[in-house]
Parts: sequence; C-alpha cells; structure tokens
Amino acid sequence: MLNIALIREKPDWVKEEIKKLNDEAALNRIDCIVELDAQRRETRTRIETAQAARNKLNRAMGKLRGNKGMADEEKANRAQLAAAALGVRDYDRASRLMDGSEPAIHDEHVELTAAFDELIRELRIMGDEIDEGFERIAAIEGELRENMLWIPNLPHSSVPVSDSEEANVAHQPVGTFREFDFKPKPHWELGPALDIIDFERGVKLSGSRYYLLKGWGARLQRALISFFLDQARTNGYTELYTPYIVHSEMLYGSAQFPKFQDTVYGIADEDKFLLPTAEVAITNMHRDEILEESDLPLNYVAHTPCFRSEKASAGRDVRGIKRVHQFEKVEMYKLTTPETSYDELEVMTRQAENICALLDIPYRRLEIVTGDLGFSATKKYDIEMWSPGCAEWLEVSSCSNTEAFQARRAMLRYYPSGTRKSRYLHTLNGSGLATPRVIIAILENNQQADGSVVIPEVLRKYVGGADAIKADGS
RNA sequence: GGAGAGGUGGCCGAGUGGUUUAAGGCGAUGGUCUUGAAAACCAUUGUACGGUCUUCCGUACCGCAGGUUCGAAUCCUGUCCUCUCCGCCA
Repeated sequence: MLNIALIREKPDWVKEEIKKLNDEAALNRIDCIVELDAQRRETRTRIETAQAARNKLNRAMGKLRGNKGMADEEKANRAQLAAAALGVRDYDRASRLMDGSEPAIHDEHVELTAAFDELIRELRIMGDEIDEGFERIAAIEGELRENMLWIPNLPHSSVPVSDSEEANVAHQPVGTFREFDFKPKPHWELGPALDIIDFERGVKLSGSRYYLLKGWGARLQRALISFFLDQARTNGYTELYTPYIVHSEMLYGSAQFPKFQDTVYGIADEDKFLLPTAEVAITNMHRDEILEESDLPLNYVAHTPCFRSEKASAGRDVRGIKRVHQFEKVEMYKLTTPETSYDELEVMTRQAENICALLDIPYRRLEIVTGDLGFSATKKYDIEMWSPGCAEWLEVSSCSNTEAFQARRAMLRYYPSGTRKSRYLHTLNGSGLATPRVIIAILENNQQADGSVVIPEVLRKYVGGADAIKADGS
C-alpha cells in the first residue's frame, strides 16, 4: 500500500508516476481516494468530538446514579435539568449538572424514575446520532481501503520508463555459450528420452501443466534445492520451513490480493490458500511486530513448493515444464532499513547471479522497465538463463525491492536506534532459484551427442559424485 | 473428531455493568543517591488514527466480529486460537 499522505499531498505527481506503470484502472482511483480521505478526516473529527462528549456524559451518569451521599430529591432534580440541557445540546452543562460540579437549583418536586427516564431518552438520541456517524466512517474507510489496495507501488527514479517489456534493459550475458556439433534438443524431448520427466502420467494425475519427475529428474531437483539452500546459508540467510497454506490476510499482506486473487489456489470451505511463493509466508512472519534496528537486516531463505493457477496465461508455454501449476523454489528475503534497501537489492541480485555462474550456465541480467514492474516492486531485476534447446532466455530469478509497500500492508515496523517512534521497514525478495526452469537449462545446455546430460560440477556432491545422467539410467 | 478450561499491556496477573486514569507486580527507560556499581527511592511506560501534530488534546483497541445497554474487559451470539484429557495418526 502507498502512504495515503503522499496521495493527499501530491496527487498529481502520484498520477504521473502511475502513468508510467500501464495501470489505467489504478490511475482512475486516485481522485476518488483523495475525496474519500478528505471525507474521512472531516467526519472523524466531527464524530469523535461528539463521542468525547458522550463518554463524558456517560461517566457523569454513573457518578450521579451511584452517588450515595446525594439525596434522591437532588438526583431527580439534577437529572431533569441535565436532560433539559441535553435537549439544547449544552453537553458541558449537562455533564457538570450530573457530576455535581455545578449547583442545581431546586425549585420543584421531581419524580426520580421519571427524571432518569427522560435523561436516558436524551442520551439515547445523542448516542444514536453518533452511532450513525461511526457507521458512516466505517463505510468511508472501507471504501478508501478497497481503493488503496488496488494502487500499485510507484517506480524508483532509476527505473527506465517504458510500457513495453521489450524495452527491459538486458545486461551483457555472462558465461560461455556452448557450440553444439549437433542440433540441441528441447527438454521436452530430452526428459522423456532419459525417462526423467513423465508428462503423460503427470497429466493423468492432475491435468495439463502437471508433470512427474522420475529417477534422475527427481534427484536432480532435490540436489538443486539443497545446493540453493546451502548457497543462501553461506550468504548469511537463515533457513526457514514455513506453512504452505496461509490465511487470506497474508495474501493481502504480501499484495497478491485483491488484484491477483485468481492466480492462487484456495482450500475448499476455508479462507486459506496455497502459497504461490514463499514470499507470502515470509512477508507475514513478522506481521504486527515492531523490530529493533539492531535486528536488521533480517535475511531469510525458504524452500517451498509454489502453486499457481496460471489462468492469465492459458494456452501460453504449454509445452514442457517452463510454466506449470506446481514447482519448487528457493526464495531469498530481506527486511531492511529504508536507508539500505537499494544496496541490499544489488547484493541479493548478485547472489542470484552467482548461483547461475556456479552452475556454469550462460545468464544475463534484465533491468525491468516501469511498465513491466508488476504490482509491488519499485525496482526489479530478472535473471535469465539461456536454453539452447528451446532457443530462449528463461527467467529463473526475479529480485525486487518493494520498499514499504508490503510492510505497510502487513504492519512490519522497527524502532530506529535510540527512538521509540516506529517506522515501516523495507522488504526485498528474490528467487535463488526456481527449479523447473533451472532443470530445463541444465538439460539443454549440458546435453551430449549420445543423449546423456552432464551434471554440473557443483551439484555432484549432492548426488553421490555422479557426473552424468545417462539414457540407460546409470 | 469428542469433552472440558482458557485468551487482559513487553511479561506475569487482578478486574459485582457506572461514581472519570485496566489494580498490583516484573521488566525496560530516565532521575536521585554513590568514586563506580548494586540496593533503595522517585518518575515514565503500548499501537493506530485524527486535531491549528516533538512533550498538548481527542477517539479506538482487553483474541477477532457482531449484539444487548444511556453506558461493556465485564452480559449474549458467532468465530479464531491456545491448553488438558480422550480418539485417530507420520
């Protein structure tokens, strides 16, 4: 979520920024937000002042009714006078009469019960008005929040401005592109030939975009996950094992909801969902907490399966395991101070790149333009591995700074050293890395003329020293 | 899944529907005292939002959401979570 004060103070500037993001619908909400915010504050001030008077009167009522030292005669008289004062909305006088701080002139006999009934009637009228006011506030705030939840994060000033993902700035590729003396095959041929990816049976079990890894396929994936986690640990990340099913609030916290509600899988009859990424669990881990600056940065890493419905990309990338409903990912995550988050983004991105380098697969960094930033990032780098079989760059990591966008939604705060005034912290996330696409890249880059696949050096210690996957299964 | 007991501030823990502050303690912070520390004593104490916004004022928050009432931590309903016992289970 954006800071509402920013929209209040610089609505035109915010609109200009949103224009860079290709989000027409969000743009149209800004005027509405400004209006609702003004209404909200005006109504709140008015109703809360009335509520203050009401609280005071109710306390005075208790004092009057429970005052053992006061004769019924005087109580009745005060109640009657207070009711009259309430009738002309003189709340101060009414409360002084009730709590005894203003003398009451006793001029006529008043019946106690009748006087209190009259007073309670006046208080009820006042209370009903205020209750209506609070209902109005709740309605306004609900509508305001609903609008705010649909406003994307604003781009960092260093992000190239463009609406087209074609314009993403590709850095110089790193690594050696292998020269093949045969035509490299795509993984959807290599996998079945080696009997390590079984598409038919995956589909039999669960439908399209599901697959089954078998033998070396499953083993290679497990090796990769261990390797990724060990790399992250070496880089100072604390490993987490998180729930894979979370409450819907968590998806609001990490900003998948409400906009991307149809990209996740829900649990029947429960308000819970399968993780589309570990980011959701980690973002909300410190929800509603206030950390100390000395705790930061917090670096976490978690391996989880990721479940995605991929409704938006129906029909695209249906071949192979490039885009699937279930995959394994190792996610790096940082909670930092606002001062350090951009430096940390560079650090995290280099760490992701380093994993590609260690696997000895050619890769490149993409600097994502404003129009392709997504909903929550202020700045984002993608890392792509080259896959000679399908002859394309495959996104294997995406590293983002969301600044305080998720922190504001999930209430992630910290006390700067020496103060007790909390601030929102910054959050960053980056894959490090995701398996099915890395498996694709390894199969396609390391395939040999005889159909075998060489196992990257760094993975061998995870597979008992084996150096190749052969068609005969050895 | 069944039965029961509970959810109160950073922590522990009181709290007959009212008579202006959620008692008291612990912890933390500041101060007094001290050569320094401890002890003792004094003071302070959360979050969010709003107000002519650093120290002032107000509103809301006693798991969460509703309800009853002039007034709810307290009464009612629902819900989530925790604990104990039983059942099941890796």
